[in-house]
Amino acid sequence: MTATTTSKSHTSIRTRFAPSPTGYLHIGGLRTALYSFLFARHHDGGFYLRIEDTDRSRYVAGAEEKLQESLKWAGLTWDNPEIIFQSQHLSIYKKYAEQLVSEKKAYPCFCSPEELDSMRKEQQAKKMAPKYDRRCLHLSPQEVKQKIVTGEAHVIRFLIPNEEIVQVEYTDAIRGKVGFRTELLDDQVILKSDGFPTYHLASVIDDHVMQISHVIRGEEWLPSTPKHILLYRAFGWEVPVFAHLPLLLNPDRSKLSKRQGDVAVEDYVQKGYLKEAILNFVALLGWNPGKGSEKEIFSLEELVKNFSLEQVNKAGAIFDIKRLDWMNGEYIKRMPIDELYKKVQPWMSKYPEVGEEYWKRVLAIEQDRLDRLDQIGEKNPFLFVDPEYNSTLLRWKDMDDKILREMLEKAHAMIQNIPKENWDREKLGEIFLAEAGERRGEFLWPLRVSLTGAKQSPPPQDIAWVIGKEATLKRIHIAILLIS
RNA sequence: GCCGCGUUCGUCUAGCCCGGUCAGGACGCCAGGUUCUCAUCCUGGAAAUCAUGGGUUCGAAUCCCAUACGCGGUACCA
Repeated sequence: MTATTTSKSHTSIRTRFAPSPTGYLHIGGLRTALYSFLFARHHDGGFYLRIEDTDRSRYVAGAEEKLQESLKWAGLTWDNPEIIFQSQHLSIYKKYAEQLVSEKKAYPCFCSPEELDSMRKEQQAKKMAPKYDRRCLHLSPQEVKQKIVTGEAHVIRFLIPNEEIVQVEYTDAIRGKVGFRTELLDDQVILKSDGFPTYHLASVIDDHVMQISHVIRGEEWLPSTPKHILLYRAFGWEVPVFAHLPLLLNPDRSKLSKRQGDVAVEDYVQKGYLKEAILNFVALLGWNPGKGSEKEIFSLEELVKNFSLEQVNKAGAIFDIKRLDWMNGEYIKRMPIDELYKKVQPWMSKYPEVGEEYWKRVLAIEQDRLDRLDQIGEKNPFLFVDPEYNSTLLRWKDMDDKILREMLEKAHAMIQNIPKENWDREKLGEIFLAEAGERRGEFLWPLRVSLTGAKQSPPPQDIAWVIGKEATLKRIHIAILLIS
């Protein structure tokens, strides 16, 4: 017979993000969380957080806190006030494992890791698929009892019902029909010898208990999904809808890894990427609203409104940092200065203290030039200290020193005559351009260099506006002295 | 090895389910415009024989089959 599981309509949509605490939130994990969040919110459903901390050997202190911190930072709020830690529910998993044993749907296995290892090697030598040979399944009840009484270490294995069921099929919300033959499925360990459950048991039980309607997870789980479905069936539980997301890839198409760049969300935060940009970027890595939409910039609300699993791609997507930079720049450009000022705080300390008003002027002229927040001030050091430069740089094309001096003196006089109330960005621009008249290059280039000492910089009126009348006059004066 | 999943411009993708627009958009790149320089902004351009080979059809990126390549899984890790 064939066990076919079809998705049915759920009255209430509930999804979850279930990371294991490895120390930080992986950018791929962020996308998985985002998609789960978006799907749930789109359907007015619940989104929950669960920590899969069933591997004691990989315990990392403080990892859960970091995970929560990153999720909160991103604005992916979960609905359970008490986060679920699997390590705190050991007795539940044990109870269900024992239930399966008593129903002969699972069995204790006393094989040692070494024994299993040599068995696998033998199978591989014979070019067979490595698979547990069920030697412990054939132990007599007395033998089992004896071993347990003497306290022999053992695990519980799920007995794949491959005699009754030859094929497990289900419809993945992203990939469509997927099928596996049960004879190829291994009798998975569901309870380890230390009493902890494996992922397979714990996630099935918890997803059932939490009434999760849609299990949205990475593609790496696709091959173990038939085992999970068989577990649901063994318990007599309703099977949730599965949706397996494509992987995030390195530029060389391997699975996104630390080796080839940053993978932790916090790394991107530190580099000055905005959460709106990261979310937007990551959302579009494998999803698109379709229907001919050419929209690229989406707020979280818009993502919620437009998201659907049907539009999620099947193929992995390369994480292209250039596109992220562009998108981050888009968000920076759209941001009100007051907000930008707040966001930029962590990177201000490497510059002299110039005060809030001054910083806001700096940001106003840098806003269109930034890709990342950590770039503030980077290209414009002259906004904070007097420039040093070679006086030949003051010359516009092949102008001679006489004209140069004339132009700078003209600029000096012009600025001296500007009243305080006209010292704003727009008015300065008008005044500077009017004074330049037809001789823009001759007038503006030396002026700009005198203020910046740079070949490339924002326009002189913007620099003047930022540094103020006094500093502007001083810098022009210095330039004039430099010529002779 | 075996099992599974995937494959449209360099990259992210639309289109595929319901065969018939020069295969559309964005990033990046190139050129031009605006401009004292840079950035922004605007305009234009190059860029995919829709992995390959068969088939079905008057007609296929779209439907079917095979092959190749890539990736994932094959743990008392998740």
